[in-house]
Amino acid sequence: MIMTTLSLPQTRQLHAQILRTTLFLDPTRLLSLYANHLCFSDADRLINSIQHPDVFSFSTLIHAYSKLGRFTEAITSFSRMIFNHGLLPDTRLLPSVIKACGGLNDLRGGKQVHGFSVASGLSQDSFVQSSLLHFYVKCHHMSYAHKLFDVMTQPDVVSCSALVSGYAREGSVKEAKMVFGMMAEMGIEPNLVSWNGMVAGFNQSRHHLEAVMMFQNMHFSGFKPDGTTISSVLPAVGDLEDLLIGVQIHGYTCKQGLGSDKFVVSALIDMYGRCSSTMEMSQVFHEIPDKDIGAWNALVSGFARNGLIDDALNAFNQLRNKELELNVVSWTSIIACCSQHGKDIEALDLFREMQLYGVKPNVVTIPCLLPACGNIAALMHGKAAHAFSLRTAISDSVYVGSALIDMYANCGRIHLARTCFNRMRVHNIVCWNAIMGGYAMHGNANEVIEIFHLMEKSDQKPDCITFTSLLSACSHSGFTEQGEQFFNRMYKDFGIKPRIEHYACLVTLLGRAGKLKEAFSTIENMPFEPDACVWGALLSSCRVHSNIKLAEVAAKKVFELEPNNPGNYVLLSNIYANKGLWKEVAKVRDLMKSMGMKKNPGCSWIEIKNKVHMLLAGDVSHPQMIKILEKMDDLSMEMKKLGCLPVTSFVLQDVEDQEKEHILCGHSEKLAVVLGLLNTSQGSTLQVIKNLRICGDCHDFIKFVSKFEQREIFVRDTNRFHHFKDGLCSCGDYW
DNA sequence: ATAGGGTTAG
Repeated sequence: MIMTTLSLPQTRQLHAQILRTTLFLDPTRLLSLYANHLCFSDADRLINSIQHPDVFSFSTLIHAYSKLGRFTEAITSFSRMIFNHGLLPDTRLLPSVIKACGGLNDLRGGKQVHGFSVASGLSQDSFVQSSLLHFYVKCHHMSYAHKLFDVMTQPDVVSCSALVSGYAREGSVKEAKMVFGMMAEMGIEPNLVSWNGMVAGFNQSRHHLEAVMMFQNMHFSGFKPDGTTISSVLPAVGDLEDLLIGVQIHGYTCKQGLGSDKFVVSALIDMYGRCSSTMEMSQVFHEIPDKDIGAWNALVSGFARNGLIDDALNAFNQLRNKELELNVVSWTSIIACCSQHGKDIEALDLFREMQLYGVKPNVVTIPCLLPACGNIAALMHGKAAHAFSLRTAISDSVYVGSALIDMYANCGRIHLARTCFNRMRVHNIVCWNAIMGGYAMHGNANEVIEIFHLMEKSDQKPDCITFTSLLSACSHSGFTEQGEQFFNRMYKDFGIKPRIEHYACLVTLLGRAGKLKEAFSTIENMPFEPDACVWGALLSSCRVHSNIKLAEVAAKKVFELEPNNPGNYVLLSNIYANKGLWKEVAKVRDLMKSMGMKKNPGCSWIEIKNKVHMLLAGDVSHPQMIKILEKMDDLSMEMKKLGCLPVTSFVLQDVEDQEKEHILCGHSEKLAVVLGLLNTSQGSTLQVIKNLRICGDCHDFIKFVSKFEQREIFVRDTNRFHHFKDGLCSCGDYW
């Protein structure tokens, strides 16, 4: 009949005529017409108007829904068929329903349908079996998939390929290869799709070497790779940083004329980026006639990956001026780039902007953004991102969870970090390390050790980062003996060889406790060539205990190993200044000058009413600066009244006392605290982040403020958190 | 009537 070619208006007209004239027509035909025209509302209304719809009518509708990926509607119709009309599916309907369950990743629903098919005997049908197998592979349920495979009477190449690629994607190398081998025994020739599934699967499970080897096997078996193969193997090549293979594959794609395949091109750019070949990367990019969004994204992240931040930002800005529509990957890449390279405020701005452009952040965007919030303690922004992940149901991801823990810990809200940790159902090593690192930064060694015991009781094995947290927590809290015990147990009980950073922790641990000689002999006897961190740890300990002699030894080494880090010179100079050795201070200053070095400018951040303020030492450009200085003067007066004189030994220069005081006024953490006092309500907590270690004078000043103004004040410096309350600091004045 | 493989963000 001509009916199959009717247009939508014609269909509607026909429908109207039927209703008017009670002309007989099988309603299912009409239904299928509506479904084919994607007129689901009409189709739905029609099926509801039929008094006794049959399975075939429902099948028509459900097939159409399933085919178009409208899985929820497919399932809804299916339930209505069963519960409202008491109809049962047949072998023709089940595959569509199972496909819909797979599309929704609804393992429970799929299992129910599976159960029904077994009970009703329909599971003998090869179509039903095949669709169930695909369903279980899709839902990462390989044991069920394999069971089904075993009962299949005549598995074909499609089912075999699905099983193989499923195993490969799960990282079950042995099983994937076994099934692949079985195919030959069963006389089933693997085809291009089988090979591609293998390569892509191994790539996705990060078995990069296996993926490349499969690619080579495929070549030896006489298969010609296509664009899909190439774009699946290139990420693996990039991860292995095997430029030689990469270049060969690049040559092959040119010869095969695959240069216009957008997947291949993006993968090539990405591969060169991962192999640190940025020149080749740019060249491939510039040679593309039609640069699609994937190519641009790969370019941006390639620059960022290689530390070429300005190039990445440039490329991103160029991309924004194109006609192309930016996708979530574009925004996430640039946000990650910013938050990983000290451009935290930019990252927050970009996050807001992407949403203004209607691009929805996803499960990757949030963990890319959160470090930026943590870096500058932008708690409100971090909380907003947290709320977003709860709303969009991505907070279950371990990536999101561990990033949230880090963020809250970095914002000084360790109890919120703990709440996030406790609420997570699955903890991987990153989560454990995040919460332990958080408590360590807050100087709460008891809690770190307690969590470590919880971890030991769970199945989670510690790694080297776990021990870095344990050791640094012990050193921040002065748990010297416990720290030494952990250091000794690392290898003995857990098989983890201490790395150089663990030795640095040990040096700090001993140094803080005043055991400078032991710290020094630790350095002399360690199995590595000591690096600047290790000597720097000793130098810092010498500052805490004012040991000039050892400080000079350590400084000499640090200057050799890290001649261009101004922080080291400042540290030594402060040690001299603390003892009033102004000649030596001047010497260090001249040395810095002769090397063309300047003290890194101190910088602090404070979030007030959702806005992050940045304050630079000595910078008077803040609009409220006059008020800040007035308040600071008042507070200094009060301090003097109470007999707390400012500690002037922490100033680098040898100047008159009054001027020293003036320089001290300019320290960024002080400015930030006072700005916070002026702009927040009485009694509320302040939170300041500083890019350098807090200075002694500011430390005293903030202790005083915490008591005088009755405020809790958190200051995070490069080392740790200082929690000021009632005139005391959680660091116990050792830092 | 059912069923197959791909890139770029952590």
